[in-house]
Amino acid sequence: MSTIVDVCKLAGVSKATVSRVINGTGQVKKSTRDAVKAAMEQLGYRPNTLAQSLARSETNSIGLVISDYEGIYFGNLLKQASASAEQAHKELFITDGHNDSEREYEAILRLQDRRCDAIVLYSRKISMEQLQTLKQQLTVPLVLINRELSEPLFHTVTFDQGGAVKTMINHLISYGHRKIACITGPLSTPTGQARFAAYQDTLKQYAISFNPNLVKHAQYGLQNGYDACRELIEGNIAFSALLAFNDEMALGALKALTDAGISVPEQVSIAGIDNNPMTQFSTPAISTIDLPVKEATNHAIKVALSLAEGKTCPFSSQYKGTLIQRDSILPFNSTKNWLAY
Amino acid sequence: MSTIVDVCKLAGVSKATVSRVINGTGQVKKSTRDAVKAAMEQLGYRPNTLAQSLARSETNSIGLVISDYEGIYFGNLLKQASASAEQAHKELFITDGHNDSEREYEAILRLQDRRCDAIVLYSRKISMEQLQTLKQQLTVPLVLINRELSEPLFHTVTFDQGGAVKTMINHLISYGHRKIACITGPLSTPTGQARFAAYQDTLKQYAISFNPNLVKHAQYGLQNGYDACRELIEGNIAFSALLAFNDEMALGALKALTDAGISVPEQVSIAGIDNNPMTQFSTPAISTIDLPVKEATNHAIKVALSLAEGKTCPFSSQYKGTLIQRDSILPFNSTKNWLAY
DNA sequence: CTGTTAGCGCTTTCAC
DNA sequence: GTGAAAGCGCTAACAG
Repeated sequence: MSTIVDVCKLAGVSKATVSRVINGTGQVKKSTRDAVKAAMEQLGYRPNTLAQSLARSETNSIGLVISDYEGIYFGNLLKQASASAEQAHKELFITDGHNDSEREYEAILRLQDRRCDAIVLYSRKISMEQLQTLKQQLTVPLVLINRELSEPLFHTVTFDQGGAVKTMINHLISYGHRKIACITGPLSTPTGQARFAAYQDTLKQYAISFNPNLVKHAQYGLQNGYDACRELIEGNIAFSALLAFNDEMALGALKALTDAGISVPEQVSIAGIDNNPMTQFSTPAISTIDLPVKEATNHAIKVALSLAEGKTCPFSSQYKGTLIQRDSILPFNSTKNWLAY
Repeated sequence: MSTIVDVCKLAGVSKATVSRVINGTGQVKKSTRDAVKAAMEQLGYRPNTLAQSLARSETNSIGLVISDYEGIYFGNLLKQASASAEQAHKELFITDGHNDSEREYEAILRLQDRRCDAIVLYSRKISMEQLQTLKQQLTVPLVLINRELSEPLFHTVTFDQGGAVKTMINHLISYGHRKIACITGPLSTPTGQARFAAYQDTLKQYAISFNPNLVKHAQYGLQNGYDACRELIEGNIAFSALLAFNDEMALGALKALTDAGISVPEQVSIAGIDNNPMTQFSTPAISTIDLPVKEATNHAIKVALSLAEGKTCPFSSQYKGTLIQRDSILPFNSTKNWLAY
């Protein structure tokens, strides 16, 4: 690995000059610039990013920490984050928190130790207390995706999670369903809570009494959706529709229903959330709510970048989901119940 | 952000001493160590990783570049890579090549500019020429996942891609199938080529003549699998079994078949590769080949780490897939053809 | 236009 | 045990 001084010697100039041609700053006579370039070329010289960053005290990079590499979300998220960063000519450092709040917290700190210019966090786990202390410790801007804050600690980009559920329940009810089963995601996360609250609230708006036997709590995932749905079936409580809090669970539930000989959507309508590509290719294709993950991610990165440059940004922005109608929902009156009502 | 000198002043010691307690190197009297720790604590001091790396000329990190954040593979891959790196107390830097060989090449160089201790590459795109020049430019070890090399340029960890297809075709043939349609992945990649060659070779071994009308080339993905399968159906060439070169395409094909009123597996058996979790939850569940992505990834990281420490490692290692039997394959004699043979 | 000279924040001999 | 000093490779005034 050749260094800047190797280039200096070969080109017969000073470090300052080489630095100038590396960065295209200041004035350099064309002839000497060419000489320097030739020298760099000949040596296969590449600046040491570490040294540059240390000297400049900025890294031209942004850090992203996600809870883990699980779910459909994060593929889109990483993809968009990567694209947005590239577009801004920034490096993107991705770290996962191994789905553990303490590790997430550490990951953020380590990103700051690396002197990222800004950090974006998409966390399911991190606690309010941790965010509070981060507020003290952090000197670089942090923006949160999918996390509503009561106090304006950090900039946030959120989804209307409650609205997503509400939209779908409304849709189901408009189709005449009233006994709507529900498989929630983990209630330990803000997202889970918001969605579950919306489920209950929306039912209440229609004066449909909440039936705890109609809801199962599960971790996201195909198998968990399957299992939860089996429990529902074995519970022998009639329902004409089923909302799973994400598409994977909905897909698992579909399988459970099918295995049990209950036909979807003829006997029970099902719905999910996320607009997982697979919902389009299951039989029946599953109605779902599309959450604009890419847009939100792009926006979060943009905000982080602006903040890094010292600009000011709106403190929070929210994205809404949109209903995607497919084949898994039929009007209630045409459903042949799988269990007596 | 406080620096080491802030700690020095507060603790009334020299940089050397602070450095010693940071790294736990050398001898420091307990009392002064405690004083230093107290000072660090009080200031919320955290060492600047950049400066440490520059001084030590090692970053304690390993770089991973993948083609893009697409497909089922890479989720497992990232997850395992992250776990393996963490276990070795190394930071993991993940970069994607935006599915473009030039960008991948650049990504590798940038990782080296960042002075990663080693680099792991999982590329679909990068060319032999680029690898050749990398061989010249790179001073850090590079290990390739899923890339067979004719010359021993770099250490490799590969999958027996041909064997995976062969295993499945054998399985199909043992079930009496002979007209086996095929939806290949992109033939521009080594993986695609190996798999396609195996398809042809295996048929030949059974003296089954290759029928080009029975094969469609597609990009991986649900929709592409769907479309390719439609073409197959519309081609009106009889086949009793269908192998898609990945599970997503198989899932798409299943949908196409279902939409066309052809029942799986009664009328046509289908199979995929990857052991995508979804194949277990489709109806019918799809038989597939499980590729030990996690094991291979873990091994690649380990090799990279060893190489970084100057140890020597076996130059190449190969992992084999295993057949996962599910419900999508039935013996030929019991299939009711969807088209006259 | 170009070179000199301080750093950036930390590690690491080498003395004391 | 601890400190002084010389870097790591590069940038950024400041002169000239």
